[in-house]
Amino acid sequence: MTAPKPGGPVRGSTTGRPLMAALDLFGRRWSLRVLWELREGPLGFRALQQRCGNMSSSVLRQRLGELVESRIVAQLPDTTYELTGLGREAYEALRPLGRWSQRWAEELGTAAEPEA
Amino acid sequence: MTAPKPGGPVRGSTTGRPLMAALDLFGRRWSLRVLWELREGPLGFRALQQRCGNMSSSVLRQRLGELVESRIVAQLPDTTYELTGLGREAYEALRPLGRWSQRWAEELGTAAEPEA
DNA sequence: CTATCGTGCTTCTGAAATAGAAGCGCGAGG
DNA sequence: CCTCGCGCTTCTATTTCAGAAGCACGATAG
Repeated sequence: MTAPKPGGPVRGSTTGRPLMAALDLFGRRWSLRVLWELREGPLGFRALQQRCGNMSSSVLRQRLGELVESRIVAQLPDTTYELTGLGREAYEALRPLGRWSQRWAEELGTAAEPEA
Repeated sequence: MTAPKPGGPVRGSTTGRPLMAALDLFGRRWSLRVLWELREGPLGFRALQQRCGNMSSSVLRQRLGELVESRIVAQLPDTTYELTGLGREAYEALRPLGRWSQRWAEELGTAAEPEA
């Protein structure tokens, strides 16, 4: 599994700045979504897949591997996945984005739309 | 240009929830990075490309098109790109992620350089 | 015991996204 | 005129993702 690590070179940056690693990790498809869907508690593989709109199982496995390797997600003895402390903090760090998206929707709605 | 819109169906979700559109948009490679690199003021195409570790110009063009279409970025008369009000708010919403990445680096035990 | 079911996970193939180089048209400066 | 850097486009190779199929395992049922 090749998850980007803070301190090491990542896609688009060789400085090792943690943020760049985070942007690489979370810039991969479904990463943010998986983090989001685990917000309310542990989920099994297939349940998680369904919550993500039946995303590809191969990619889900890959993302989960990366997130586990990055200590953002952990797998419980019963094989379900849950956010670690670090993972919950990441989710918290993401919540402002949720609020922003609301404003985004409003602003795009009130803007001049060609068709209703 | 096919940028995801809040209110419409996006990859992995047909509910139209704004957050899902945001996760789709920002889950595309380099989206977050471009937003981040524009934080301190307008940049031209090539300058922006360089700041993103010489990312592919074709993809940069694509991402810029999507961000402009989403009213997160605007192109000035002198052709440089800058964040709109919405874009600056999105950047603000992203700052907690920067702080989180610091903690992430610490917890992983990897070398952590203080970010700008 | 066998048969069936749901689970986590793997593997495979085609489609889509991205990387990276090359180059075009343009305006500024020499 | 020429050259330069600019925004941007186009092309091809590579990487990543999508989606279907299926395997191994444990629980449950017959």
